[in-house]
Amino acid sequence: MADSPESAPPEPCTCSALRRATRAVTTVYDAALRPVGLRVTQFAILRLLERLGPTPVTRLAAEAALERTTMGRNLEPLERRGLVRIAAGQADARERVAVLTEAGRDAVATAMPYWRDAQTRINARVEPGSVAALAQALTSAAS
Amino acid sequence: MADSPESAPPEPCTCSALRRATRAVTTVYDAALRPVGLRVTQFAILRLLERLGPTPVTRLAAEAALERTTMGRNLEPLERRGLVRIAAGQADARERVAVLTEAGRDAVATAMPYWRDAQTRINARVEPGSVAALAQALTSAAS
DNA sequence: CCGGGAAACGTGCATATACACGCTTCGTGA
DNA sequence: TCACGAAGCGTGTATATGCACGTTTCCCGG
Repeated sequence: MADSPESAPPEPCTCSALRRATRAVTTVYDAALRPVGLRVTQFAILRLLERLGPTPVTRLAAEAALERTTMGRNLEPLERRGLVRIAAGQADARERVAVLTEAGRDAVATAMPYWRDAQTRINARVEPGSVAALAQALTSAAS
Repeated sequence: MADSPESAPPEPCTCSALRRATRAVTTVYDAALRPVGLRVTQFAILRLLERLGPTPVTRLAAEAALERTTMGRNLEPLERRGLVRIAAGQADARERVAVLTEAGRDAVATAMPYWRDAQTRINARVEPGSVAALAQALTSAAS
């Protein structure tokens, strides 16, 4: 008898809300990048590689806060398309070093304006800083 | 000669930051729900079904802001485990109505405290309202 | 120099997500 | 009533994500 059948709405799940927002945003970016044939995930990896230079998979994953095996898998379509090359480690034979190819560099350059477009549109809807803060506060939440 | 080689860091991608945060948060929730054998995605669907009652797939997808076929696919593991039952539409033979079973209702009840734990921990790191606002502002961003 | 723990990876498996197509069923206007 | 556009779905295909396990290679202490 505490509350009537249809009293208060259930507390929304923070995670689900976040996932929902991410889906929507991802759709916008993916649609924008469509003409280039890249997804935002792939674009991000290429940009990361451009910034870091040749990088072993494990470190690349750490930089992106991605599970190691996920990064490995995400590199596959990029390698198939010749945007990334995977080389064996020089000093360490265990390492597999991801290298941005010329085609990959070109792809980033070509995609940039399309990304910019989506970025501008989304940033108009939210404080870019708030998302950054959110990511900052949550990225290492796996306590 | 505008800027030196390693001058300003590139503007961070809002989408990638958001995806990153979502991955981290999802990991926390999934880990918390692990003992129950549910993922946060599945938990969310079950809760949604509990709130809406028997609902056709398309409407369920709309409620969750999920792609229709994605919702259909996401229901499969739940149906296999007997937490959800898919019935043919009564009035409309085209419809496939998702129904929460008793086992499904029990699963939600069992999972609740585990979810609560993750929810509390995450909400301690961010303003729950800010995420809600973010979701609100972005969910229908596919202009 | 060698034996064993640790580091860097790959694979198998299961989900999550979305787009492009194609099929079936509904409802409605002519 | 009947052809036809629309609504509700499923399937095929491709990526994204992460966990559990197993393998190879390093490196270091004895």
